[in-house]
Amino acid sequence: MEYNFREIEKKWQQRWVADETYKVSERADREKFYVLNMFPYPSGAGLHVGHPLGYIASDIYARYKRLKGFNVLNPMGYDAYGLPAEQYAIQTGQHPAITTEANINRYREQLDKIGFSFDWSREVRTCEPGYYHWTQWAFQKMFGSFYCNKCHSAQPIEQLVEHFEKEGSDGIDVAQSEELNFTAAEWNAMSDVNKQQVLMNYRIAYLGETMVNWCPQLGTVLANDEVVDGVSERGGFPVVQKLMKQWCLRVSAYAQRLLDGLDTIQWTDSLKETQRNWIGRSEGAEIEFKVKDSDKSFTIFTTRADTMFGVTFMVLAPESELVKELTTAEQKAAVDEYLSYVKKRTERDRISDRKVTGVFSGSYAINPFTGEANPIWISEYVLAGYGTGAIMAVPAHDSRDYAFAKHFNLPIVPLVEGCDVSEESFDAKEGIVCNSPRAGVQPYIDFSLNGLTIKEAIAATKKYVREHNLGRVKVNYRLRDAIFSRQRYWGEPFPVYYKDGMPQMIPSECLPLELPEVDKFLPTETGEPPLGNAKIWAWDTKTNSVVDCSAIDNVTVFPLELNTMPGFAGSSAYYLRYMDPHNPGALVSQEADSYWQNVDLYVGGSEHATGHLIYSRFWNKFLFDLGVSCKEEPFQKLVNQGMIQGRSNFVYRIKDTNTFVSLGLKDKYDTTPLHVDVNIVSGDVLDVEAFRKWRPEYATADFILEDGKYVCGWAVEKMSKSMFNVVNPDMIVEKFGADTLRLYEMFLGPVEQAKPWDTNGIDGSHRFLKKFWNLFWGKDALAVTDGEPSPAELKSLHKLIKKVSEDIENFSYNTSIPAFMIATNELTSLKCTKRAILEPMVVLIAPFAPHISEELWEALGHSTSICDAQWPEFNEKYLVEDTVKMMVAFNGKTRFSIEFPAGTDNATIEAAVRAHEMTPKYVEGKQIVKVIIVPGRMVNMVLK
RNA sequence: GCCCAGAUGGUGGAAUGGUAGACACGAGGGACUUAAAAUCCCUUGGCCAGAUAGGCUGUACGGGUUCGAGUCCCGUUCUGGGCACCA
Repeated sequence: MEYNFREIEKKWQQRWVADETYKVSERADREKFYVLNMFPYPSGAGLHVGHPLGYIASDIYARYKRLKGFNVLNPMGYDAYGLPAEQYAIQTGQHPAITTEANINRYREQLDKIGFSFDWSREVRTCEPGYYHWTQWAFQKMFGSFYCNKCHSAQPIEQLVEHFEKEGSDGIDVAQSEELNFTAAEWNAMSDVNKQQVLMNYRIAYLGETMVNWCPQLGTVLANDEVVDGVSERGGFPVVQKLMKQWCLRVSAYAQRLLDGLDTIQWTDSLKETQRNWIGRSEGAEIEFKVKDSDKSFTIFTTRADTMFGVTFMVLAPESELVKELTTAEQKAAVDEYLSYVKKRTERDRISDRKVTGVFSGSYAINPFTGEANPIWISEYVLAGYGTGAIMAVPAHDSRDYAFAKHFNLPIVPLVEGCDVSEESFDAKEGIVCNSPRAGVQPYIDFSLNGLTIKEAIAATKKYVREHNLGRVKVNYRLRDAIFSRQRYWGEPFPVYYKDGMPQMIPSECLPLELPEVDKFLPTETGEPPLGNAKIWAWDTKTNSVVDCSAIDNVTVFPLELNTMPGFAGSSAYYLRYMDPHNPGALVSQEADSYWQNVDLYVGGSEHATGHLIYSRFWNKFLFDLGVSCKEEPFQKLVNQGMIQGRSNFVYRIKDTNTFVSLGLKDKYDTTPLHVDVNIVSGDVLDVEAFRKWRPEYATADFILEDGKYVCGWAVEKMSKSMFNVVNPDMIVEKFGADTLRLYEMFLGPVEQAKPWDTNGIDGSHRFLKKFWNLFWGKDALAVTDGEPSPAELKSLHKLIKKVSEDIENFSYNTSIPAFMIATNELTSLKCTKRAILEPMVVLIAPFAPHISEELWEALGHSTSICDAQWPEFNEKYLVEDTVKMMVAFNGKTRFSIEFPAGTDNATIEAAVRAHEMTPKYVEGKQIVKVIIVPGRMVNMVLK
């Protein structure tokens, strides 16, 4: 019987849909297991063979867990909001919803051909009102919450209001944009608008006037993770810093919990490290410096409190509010000139040329440890957004301060015994402190660090600072609050209207607030976001409904927010929605959440390390505080699948001709390499006729062949249309079948590793499936027989059970495929037809090749899906080795090995080793000292 | 600059400290065939070799630990990834 994969795969894909094979529900009698893929953005280009890699890997795991008896949730959906659909809409006028829908349908068609065990009844799309209802809801909850540093959790804002009414800002320990101080009386006297402004300082979702990454070409602001090397991640356009009023999420409040949580989850070390870097915790001290001849003072942040005696100048960030206060009249012109210079520079300029720039403010600060007056400078190397936007400069022990001091000829005072700072600064945190205070200098305070190690000096200084009220110990994080507004159309609208310039939430029972229609998807002529083009986009507070903008009277009808939410909004809690996707009354019911808990295995790309994977963890922690999610961490184990790269082919055109020369001969000519479509190349040999038809300009191309063939060059590059190296999974499925594709993708190499796609190798996987099929079939009937299997057959099977079970648990699928091949070859040469062997074989291969296994399972007489079969049990006793190998070492060297039948007793072994030693070859007049048995642990046997 | 990961044949890649190169591709040879496809068999790290027996060498480079190192330790080079005027 032929292995007709086309018929088999079509048949089972239809059967799975008809039988709802993969539909799951909460079942108290079974342990749950939640497998999740990062849901895709449905781009217009469709899927290439790289996309399904992670889906296949997780599908294998999901199917395996189900065979092991778990109730497996394996859902799929779409991250449907995104820039490409909007750009396309701007160019063509086609509504993004239409483009997105078409792309989703294409994705679904492609996915369905690969045979995944997704429960499609749980599909979510972030652009559907039923879904983004809960994105808006979460935003409103964040707006209505503040972060309490004492109880380490989000709390209702009303609690804070109550506190203000009784005690003002006294005694609060909360996350805040800036420190405000007011009494209860002052609070109670504030106007309503004023109170709202104050509360904005504490809300987890707040409207903040902050420096944002503004991308003029995209016409929108971007979050930090969307900016790479000073340009936008999408499109590569320049980004500038701009002060703008934007919605922000107080992610920074969760910095410590985001850091601590990493120790409780099974992610790769490199990904955890990336997140730790991004969060960037640093412990230090804030120390107050008084301004000379003034009652002003300011605070700096330092991690090197031990270097107080080496401060020779101070530096302010150009954007710091202190600049205006501390600039003296004489220096005003110079400072203004410098500020305008800095303003012109983009983020990119700053990164690409790091020249030392700065200007003296005219003021001096008094060092509280030495009493010296240090000049206060202004320089762009100090960042406004970190610490206090002001630093104390210790040029001897900080390379940036050093460069600045050298450039502007400022003094450098070394503080570590024996360090040489004539050429460069000494940044290391090791050594013995000296010059603190300097010898011969009258001490300003009764305090010395001399003789201590740097670590001791840091601790001692912090202690002194705290005890003498000179400042406080402080932990700073690099993690910033997330900018949550985007000036785009195709995103979730904010459920917000404006009254007296202050944002108001529309009542939660009115959610979702649906995205309005617009004529144009571009910003308005007055520079407002695209939603400014919407005619019906005002909120009527009497009817609680969206009405025409012409009705705005700012009494009962108010303008609605024109920004939309960013891409990460919809992807931050989608895993919770899959648990209960159709619930109209809640993001997820308590019952569903307490059953499915969190994602046990999450598979996706590592490029989301500082974006989605941070935001999602933050979002989930917030929902955890609210009691909506029962687990603090959303993704227990995470596997990053490596990218599949393209393997591009090249032809070599002789310059100024239409003649192409084969790879081996190209060095004899002056040639230009050109990408050629990999689909008309087979085994690096070009189909020259197809090439002539490929492009009109090549219709008359001539070729210089070698051995009658045109051999192409190749290179590994990103898989993309412009390189003509995109391989489409549909094509592979059509030619070899989905099972072959699945097997081959797993066989290519470790899931986590990036690797190039090479269609040539797929024959091996296809041949294997045919051999596997032939194990079961005679010429035209099933060849499976009953009867007792032989020890050799049992050994083959159990070796495989052991290997495959371990491999799936460890995600090393690439080594289980060879194990299947070996077992199949062994059983073929044993002419094994025994049901007791073959039936478990079918179950073992089911996660990898679901279609062929269903077909064989049915042929073996089963009426239910193989998904409900049981994973075969491994039994060690069938794996007994026939022989034991001994490595014999004497005189300090491994000399030879001998094999013995398993179970040979020591006396026999000893005799054999002695006899062996007596053979002329090994007699060297020395004593045997050790015998090491292989395999197994080393067993040393001393022979005398 | 700092942090993390890695380097094995023509290629993708296997190897609890125990015969390095499983398995697959590619290549070469052979069988079947009028021929092709399909299928099957053999060879395939390098060097030496009476091409037999076998020997030498070999996992980026240099050392070390060990009876024994691709694997563990130290140093170097290179590649990939992350962070980066973060005080």
